[in-house]
Amino acid sequence: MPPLLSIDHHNGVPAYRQIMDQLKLQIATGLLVPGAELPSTRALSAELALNPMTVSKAYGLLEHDGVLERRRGQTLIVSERSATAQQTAKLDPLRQQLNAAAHLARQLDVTPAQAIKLFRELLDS
Amino acid sequence: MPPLLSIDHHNGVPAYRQIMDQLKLQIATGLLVPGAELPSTRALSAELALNPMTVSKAYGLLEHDGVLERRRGQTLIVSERSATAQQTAKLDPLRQQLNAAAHLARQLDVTPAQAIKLFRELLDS
DNA sequence: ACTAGTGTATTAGTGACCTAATACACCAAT
DNA sequence: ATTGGTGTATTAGGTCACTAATACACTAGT
Repeated sequence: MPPLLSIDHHNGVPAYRQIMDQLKLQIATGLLVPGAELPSTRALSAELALNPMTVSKAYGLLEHDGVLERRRGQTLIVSERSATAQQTAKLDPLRQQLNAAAHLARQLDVTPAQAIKLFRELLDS
Repeated sequence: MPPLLSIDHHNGVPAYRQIMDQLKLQIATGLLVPGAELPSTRALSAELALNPMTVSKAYGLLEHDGVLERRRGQTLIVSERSATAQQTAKLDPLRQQLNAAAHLARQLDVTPAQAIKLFRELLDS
């Protein structure tokens, strides 16, 4: 089986965050459906050559975010609401990024038209 | 006199970078014209309650970027080319920001139209 | 030459963040 | 009850970025 997750140690992004991001993305894109079970912390940590605590941290934060749920018997599953929530929330990082850009544009006296033009170019490239 | 620069210790942005950003911005917007003299590292560090080294770091990086120049007598001035350069380059941070957003949009399967719509909204708000 | 200013190289300290080690508590099934 | 699985609290170690302390060299003006 192809590893569900892969972590890159060279890009500076902390491992626990890579796990979170990839899982969120897989849920947002429907690759992971609500109710799907996730590997145990130990299983995943072994597969990724990480300490269980690192995986636990990621899982814990995802649970706190409502992305995952814990069921009877410690089985960790994708939250039922998570799919739609992720689809609504998946624009958040993008919105954040664009909002920062909007502020910057104002600060630099770049007209909205210019900014949009620039953005369109970058989207095409 | 209003302090030319002000640093916020609570926003997480390192002091030397706040200095750089504010100076670049003031040049880009014409508030600081080419040839204008800047306070000495010690003077500025005293005003901002920082160590001279911190200011020196900012100045050094700005000089390396061609934004500032050193003249006979250690007087630090805004580079002649800096104004036009800053105007050309002032789109750089914006471009960077938007480029990251573009990548993100692709990753999230957000269509360019959607992304642009979102950006336009944020520019208006 | 002396003084008062300058910039900065080097070193050291601090704090934040991430990950690993260790150890404990819990549950389920045999 | 014991065994094999689970999750995780606590602690410790490592790394990195930032800033400060200290000390040195250099310049200009007197």
